[in-house]
Amino acid sequence: MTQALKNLPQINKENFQKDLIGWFEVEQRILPWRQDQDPYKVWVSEIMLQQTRVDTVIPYFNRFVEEFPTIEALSEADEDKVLKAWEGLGYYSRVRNLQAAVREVHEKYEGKVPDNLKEISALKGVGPYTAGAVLSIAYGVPEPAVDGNVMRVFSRILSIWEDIAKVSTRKIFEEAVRELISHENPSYFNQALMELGALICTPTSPSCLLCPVREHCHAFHEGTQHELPIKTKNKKQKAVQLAAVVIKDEKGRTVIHKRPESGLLANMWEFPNMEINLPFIDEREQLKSFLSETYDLEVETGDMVGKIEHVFSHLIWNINVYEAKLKRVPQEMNEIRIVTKGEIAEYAFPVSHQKMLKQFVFSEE
DNA sequence: TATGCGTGGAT
DNA sequence: TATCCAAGCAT
Repeated sequence: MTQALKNLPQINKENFQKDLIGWFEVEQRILPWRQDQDPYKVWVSEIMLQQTRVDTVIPYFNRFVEEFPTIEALSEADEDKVLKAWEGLGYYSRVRNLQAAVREVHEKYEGKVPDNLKEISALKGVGPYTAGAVLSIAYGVPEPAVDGNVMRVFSRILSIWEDIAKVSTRKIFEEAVRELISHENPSYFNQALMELGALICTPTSPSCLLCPVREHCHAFHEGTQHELPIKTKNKKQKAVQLAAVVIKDEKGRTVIHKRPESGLLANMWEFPNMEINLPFIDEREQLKSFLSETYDLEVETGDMVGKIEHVFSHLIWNINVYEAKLKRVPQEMNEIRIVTKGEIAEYAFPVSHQKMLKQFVFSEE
């Protein structure tokens, strides 16, 4: 028997469900994705909310469902438009996977989001959490939806001291949720656990005196709520040195580059740049030959106009930004384009390059 | 199983 | 300022 299940007999299941769901009915926040149970919109919201705060998601969600209101609309949209709608939200493969999955639903399931675990879990970007969330919220299926909130809340209620940073630990919490989930209202049960984690059972200072289920909580009775959950630290980010260049032609237009279709910031647009592994050689010379060899771009590199530091979850970019004049347009332009100020707004840029855009490209206008 | 994958806000 | 995150998934 797992540690979680060992403590289950201490929980009065019916009262726990009643206290939790009763609290949620009264205290839940009004959020745009709670206006109805349209499976498509529930799905979009769950993808956006992955590793992302509610306050950040709200305006993106409203704009996204306005522009792509249905499965069909998102299926038929250009990926460039979809990425632009996601610009600034991060983890961009989420939305490329979402569109691929929505296209599969459109073609294979006549536009109806699957209502069973097997089919919905086979969709791109739909893992155990998202599958359970969409099934329970949109269709009322009693399936666990274990996210970071649920692990924190249940680690305290059931006194589970497993490391929640480990991928395998999620299964322990899924087992516990399976035992305790309400079959009358699995949607509210799952949402209430997450809402409780967001509003009451917070990471550093849980408001136990306001908690609707504190009488069921092992950690509250033991006074261990500040020690739980156990979570090992992440590793430090690796620093990467880059040189980027803002190239202008005689008309004031600017050269931009489309990133590869996989990996970091896949298919996003950026200013031409390269990693600097040889700091002893003049970066302007390195840039000039890089641009010539890689894109057949002939330029006259000028001064460094600024520095940008950008922190990701797993690395840090230190970017030296140069300006340059375009001397000759290349024969072929597959990955690069030369765009005006008006046109550049149509392209999706990562935040690091939005900083460059703002500071160094059209700042004089 | 551990790591790659973004961003902006909280402490 | 540095750290840790916030409704995870793919590989």
